[in-house]
Amino acid sequence: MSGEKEGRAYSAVRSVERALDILLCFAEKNEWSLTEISRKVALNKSTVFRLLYTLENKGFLQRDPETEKYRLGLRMWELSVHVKLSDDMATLFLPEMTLLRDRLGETVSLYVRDHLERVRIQAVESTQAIRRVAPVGARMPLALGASSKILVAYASPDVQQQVLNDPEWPPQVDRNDFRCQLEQILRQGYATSIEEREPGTSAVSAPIINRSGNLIAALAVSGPSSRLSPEKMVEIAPVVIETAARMGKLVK
Amino acid sequence: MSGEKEGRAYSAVRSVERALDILLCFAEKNEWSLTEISRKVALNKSTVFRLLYTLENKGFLQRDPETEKYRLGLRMWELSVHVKLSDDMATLFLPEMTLLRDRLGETVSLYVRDHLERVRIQAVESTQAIRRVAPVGARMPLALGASSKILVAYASPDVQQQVLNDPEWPPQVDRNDFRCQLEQILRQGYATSIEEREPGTSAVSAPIINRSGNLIAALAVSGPSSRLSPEKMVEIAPVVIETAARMGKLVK
DNA sequence: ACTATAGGTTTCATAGAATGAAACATAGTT
DNA sequence: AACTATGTTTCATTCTATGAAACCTATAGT
Repeated sequence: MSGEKEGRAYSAVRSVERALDILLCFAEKNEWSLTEISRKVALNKSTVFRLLYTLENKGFLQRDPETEKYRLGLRMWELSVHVKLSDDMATLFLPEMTLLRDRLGETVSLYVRDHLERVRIQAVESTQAIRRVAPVGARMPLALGASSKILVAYASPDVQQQVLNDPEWPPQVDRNDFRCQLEQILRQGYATSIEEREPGTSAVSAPIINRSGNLIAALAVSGPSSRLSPEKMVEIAPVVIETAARMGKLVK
Repeated sequence: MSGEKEGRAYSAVRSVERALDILLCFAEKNEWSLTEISRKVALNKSTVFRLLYTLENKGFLQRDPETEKYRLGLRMWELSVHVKLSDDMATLFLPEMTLLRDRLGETVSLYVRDHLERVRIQAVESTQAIRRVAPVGARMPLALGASSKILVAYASPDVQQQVLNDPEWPPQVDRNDFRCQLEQILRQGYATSIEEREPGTSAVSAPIINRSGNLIAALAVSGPSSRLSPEKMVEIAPVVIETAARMGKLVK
């Protein structure tokens, strides 16, 4: 928590650490009163008052004229424009994925389409004894699984053609049936799969769409079919959709 | 610059102010070395070293493995998502802005007032070879430019006072003249500027007023003065006004 | 009307945190 | 080898940042 790192104890600047901790509160909830923050970061009200004053003064925080509470200021946003986007999605989305794993208790994966396959570029595994293991870097066909259907459903017609005409397409999967599913997926905004690719495994997947409106990845929650019943999947779908949407907003 | 406000001098926290000043460097250029920052903010190297360590430790800065220099970290990005107002408007108004750009062929910008400056929170650039480029996140004084005049004209008298009494007010701008312009702008419902802030650039701006009747942003069309002649500006003003009005209706 | 509670603001004496100078380390240049 | 520029560490000293407590509102409860 404080300024230590691998044995060597660098001296960090305490008041700055505290100020940054206050800023971090706003990742969780975007309106805080002085007292709330004071409780959250366990600091004296006067101390928080002065730190908030400083942050507000520099434009990092501002007060909602209505509620009198603090919110993040435009300076924060101004700076965020300069965060280099080259930091890949895998790193960028990791925090959100971890939160989702913690919330649902199941393995969370991130997939992108690569030509006519999908690749798992990030995963956060469930901590339960029985769990879906999800090696990063694994490649899978686009014909099977919830995330496959998302990646195809939100792709351009051109890409969809290529996928469906792929000579490697598994013969047991009916192309017309697949096509019908895509339409339904677009309507409901998420996809499910029950033991399509792996026996005993079910999954819910939602599209990650960037601010320009393009699909950039698919977010999936997967686990044993015993825990992820059809009802359960319908229940958690909104959470997956919402998280995926939030992730998409992070990317231009 | 430091912690003063209307005579009353609250005590801001110095080390935090310094840390935030360091962060603000990254609005200007997104890679800095310790020494560069030290020069920029006029602080001892050791001091900067400790502040940078603290900022890095909390994820607000990170070092580029290549260059060893500092860049903004993902925490900034993460937090920026929670900046409410601006991000929402920026996304919400994008479609309308794009249509306007396509209709007029010139760069379209969206500005909000932040304290005594304005900030460009969204832009859609013209596709012409000669065009106004408009980096999102840029800050400008409220004394110059069409959108400045809109943002001040439709602000509360209290805010207008603050703006006109700002010690940073450019001496070459006559305050009485400015005041006169505001009245005219309120009457005609839009503002223009001809090479006020940038040589060779002219602009037309209109207020975006929400359903509660409050000014929330200024919409501007800007381009080279050669194309945006005074007559041309009068011609397109109704289109800008109408678009801005429609955008305002989208917001409570 | 009085009392209580909670949130926000201000004051102040004091501890100890933050500081700058200077020494040190490392790498690249002349 | 001497020189220059950059980043890192140490340390004594100063004055900044701090928490306690007083103070000010406003709203709610009795």
